[in-house]
Amino acid sequence: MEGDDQACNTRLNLGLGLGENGPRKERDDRNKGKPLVCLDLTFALRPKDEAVNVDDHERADPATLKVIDGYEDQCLNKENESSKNHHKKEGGGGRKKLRLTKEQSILLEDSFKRHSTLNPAQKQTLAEQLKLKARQVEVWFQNKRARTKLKQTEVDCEFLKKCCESLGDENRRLKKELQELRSLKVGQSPLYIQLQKAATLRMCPSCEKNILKANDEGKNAAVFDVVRKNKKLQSGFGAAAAHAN
DNA sequence: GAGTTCTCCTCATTTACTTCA
DNA sequence: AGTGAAGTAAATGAGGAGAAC
Repeated sequence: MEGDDQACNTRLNLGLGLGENGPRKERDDRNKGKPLVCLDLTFALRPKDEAVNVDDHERADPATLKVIDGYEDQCLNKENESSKNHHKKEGGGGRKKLRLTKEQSILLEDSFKRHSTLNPAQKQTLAEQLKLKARQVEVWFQNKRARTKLKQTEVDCEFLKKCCESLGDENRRLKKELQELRSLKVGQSPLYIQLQKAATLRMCPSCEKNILKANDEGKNAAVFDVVRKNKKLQSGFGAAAAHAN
């Protein structure tokens, strides 16, 4: 849109880095190499597809080139094989999309594996190695971090789903087990009496430990195991729910 | 200490380009 | 072969956080 507008306007531009453009705007524009002040009277109106191409720029007055949005980026990538190949709409007024070569991608990926953020010196070095602008390297790293985060979120989501499923299965199994144990109530077996005692003392893990020492560990172990598993299940669901929120 | 500016980051979105039906 | 939809990734813009002044 922005590119279209620029391609279609009369190329009479007079802008000042003042007014509605606050400090942020200024710095962001500076990052993009956009001039804060520009005056261009030399460009004739022409359709986008016939707009100035890179070679035209090379022959044109450098003073006029400065005002063309993104042009410097394109120039910097002239040596970039991929970039050349993909400039089908040669020199159109709109922004061009750089396509990184395999070698560039590999180098960037390697670098990203070593450190997911770059300090200015690393950024500059990498940019020189890749024959790209530091800003392009920076943008690549930003996008890469975003992609990585998105992938990790997907992985986490899958993991939580599986956790939820297995906890559900475990919960059903334990409920069944509990029901079976309760059914022993009918006979008032010694095991059920011990289960009742355990139920009143399950609040604190350290208490469980003490009781285990005080009582017959062999008999109580199974009961406490059930209690522990239930508690684990409850906390597991709680954590999963909290994570999901 | 509060206000301002700068730098760098994330996030959402746009856009150019590719792939595939 | 041509075309449109969907996908991908580079680029952009807004805004937040922290440091320096």
